[in-house]
Amino acid sequence: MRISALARRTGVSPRALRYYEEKGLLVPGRTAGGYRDYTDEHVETVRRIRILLAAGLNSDMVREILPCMVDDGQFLAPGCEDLIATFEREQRRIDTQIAELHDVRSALTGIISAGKAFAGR
Amino acid sequence: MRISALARRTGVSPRALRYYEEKGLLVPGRTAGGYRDYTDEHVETVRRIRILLAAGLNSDMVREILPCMVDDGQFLAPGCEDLIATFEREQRRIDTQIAELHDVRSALTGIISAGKAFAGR
DNA sequence: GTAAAGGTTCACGTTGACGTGAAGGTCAAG
DNA sequence: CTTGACCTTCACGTCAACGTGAACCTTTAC
Repeated sequence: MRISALARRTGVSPRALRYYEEKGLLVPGRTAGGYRDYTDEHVETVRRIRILLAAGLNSDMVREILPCMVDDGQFLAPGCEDLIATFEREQRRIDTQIAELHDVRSALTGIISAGKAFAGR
Repeated sequence: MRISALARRTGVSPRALRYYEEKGLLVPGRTAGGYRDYTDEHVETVRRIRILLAAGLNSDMVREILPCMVDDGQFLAPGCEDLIATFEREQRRIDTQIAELHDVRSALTGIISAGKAFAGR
């Protein structure tokens, strides 16, 4: 599969896919002519990359986590044990972020309900 | 209170405070000599700005929300009724963001527990 | 064999929330 | 009345995740 096909299947731009490769997140094969050659597994990898980036992880962190994400979760890729502390830090960061989002969410709820009460007078 | 005092009390850099003013989020008085003059209420405002920015709102959104945030939540500042749809959109964005964070969080939990089981062998 | 469609590698542009000097004005203390 | 600490306004630098051309090469179809 070439880059525009992967782009269509993932909804991610070709430029972004090349960027992921530049950052070591997504490593395609190459054809004789130098074209990037992607497999079906790359589709799933791109999906994971997007999820991790959307959660606010930077590309360095994504590069470390990706090889540790295995389907069944039964075993861990070699080297991933050393990163547990890093992952726990990231998890705490996520917990903080979720708490902040909840705070703002409930503040918005307060404003909205006050506004609707106002409109309903 | 001058800018460095507010910076100490809020933990926010003077540069950031000037930036908030440039964006219309924080409007201090001015002394005869042209110095910014902040009150105790500005401390609370800065706290709110930081919370909103930390939740991923941009400064335009923060500028719209800030005047709608009143202490008791009983009434709404004039003009805020018109922004309810905007706030509801923002709330949906936050819900999406929270869901994404939860996904990544649980993925990390899986990796970490697998890693600890591995280390415990 | 040639034209169109799509690929390649630079390399500079964008956006948001600031950081970081530069050049100079203000203020309290001595 | 001068020094030093703090302030002011420009104005350019930063960083991450890409967007956007430019100049050129590959592949497929006719």
